[in-house]
Amino acid sequence: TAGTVKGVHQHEIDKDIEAQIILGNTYHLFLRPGLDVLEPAGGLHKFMNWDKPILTDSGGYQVYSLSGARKIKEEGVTFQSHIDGSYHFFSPERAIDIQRSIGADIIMAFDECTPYPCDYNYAKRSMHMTHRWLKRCFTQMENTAPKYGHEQALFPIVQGSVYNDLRTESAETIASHDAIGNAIGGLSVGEPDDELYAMTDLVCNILPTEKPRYLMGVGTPANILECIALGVDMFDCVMPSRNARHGMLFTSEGIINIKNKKWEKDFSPLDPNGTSFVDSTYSKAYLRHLMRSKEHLAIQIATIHNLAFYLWLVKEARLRIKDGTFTTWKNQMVPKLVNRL
RNA sequence: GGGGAGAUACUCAAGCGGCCAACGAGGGCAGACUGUAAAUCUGCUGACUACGUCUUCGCAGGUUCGAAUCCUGCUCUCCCCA
Repeated sequence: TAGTVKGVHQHEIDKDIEAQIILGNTYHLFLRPGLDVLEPAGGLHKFMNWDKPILTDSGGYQVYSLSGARKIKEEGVTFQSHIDGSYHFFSPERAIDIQRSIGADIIMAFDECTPYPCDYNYAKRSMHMTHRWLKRCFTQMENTAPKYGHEQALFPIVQGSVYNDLRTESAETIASHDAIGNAIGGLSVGEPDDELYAMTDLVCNILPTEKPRYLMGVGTPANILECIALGVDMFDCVMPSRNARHGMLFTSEGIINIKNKKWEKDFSPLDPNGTSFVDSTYSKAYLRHLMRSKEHLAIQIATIHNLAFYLWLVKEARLRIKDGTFTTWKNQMVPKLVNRL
């Protein structure tokens, strides 16, 4: 994954954000007390070198997001490049090989992420194929070795669209592989929050609780807190960075569209409660000006702010879980998080 | 002094007798964005007592059933030659 915050001097960035950039746009955070990245425990005990873990995706999501330029078959997926029209073939085996080469600590299974809405029969067939692909992924993992002297963990991915029986079957299948950690895919593809939460709840009740459960592609700050409540341990999402580039700032008091006229003369700090240097260094009016002037600095500031906010949010969640005040805190945070300022 | 070109909404810029409240672009105002191809995409942008009405295309007259479009005069701008 290409990093988004480019051209920013590293000394300007606090350590968490720096780690974030090393990970590209992907942030993944272990939220449960026993699953803290810095103090690996539970299923992660084998990977003590994960102080700055790298997680790679398999390309399964691109099968979904680039659907106009691809052909899915049992053997794998053929993509056509939007740059030169050349064809590229991806299979479970190739996805594993590539992720091995990158040296990721967490490797994702090659799956098909179905769209929303998705016809039941299609979702069922797709899910079964993803399960078959998963076996091939594990086989390929067994037949190949890490290249850089550290173990690599393959996380399988639950599919099944928004159908209870399919999700149940898939979650049981995935759990049976006894992997280091498990992922929930096929959500945050346009379904209403209700369905996102219902499926997450259902799957979290099947996947083993002592292993990290990774909800792929989620989400808004509110989504994240709600899904933590349902038992999710890890997330990753483009939202903090992409939306930052488009002028949307997430804060503890609500959502700001910094391009809006109302901030034109607001010279107060970007986010008085923010934890990043950009929050106190720059004013709302200044960032709005940079945005409207199409100054590249604008999207750097906005991106750093949003990543810092997301990191603060999940750190806070982790503290609240530890001291037993998570639910109360979550219930008072969510209405604020969805509020438009 | 002589010759030529032009003045259109916030800006640039189409239109050259009815299909024009006026193409398009920029700007402005808002919205979208969830395992990242995309610093991207979408809507609105004369005024209103709004499925209708009213005032607009430098200014003033005129021709016509009807003009941003044709004619006359005026004002201003730009280019070329002396």
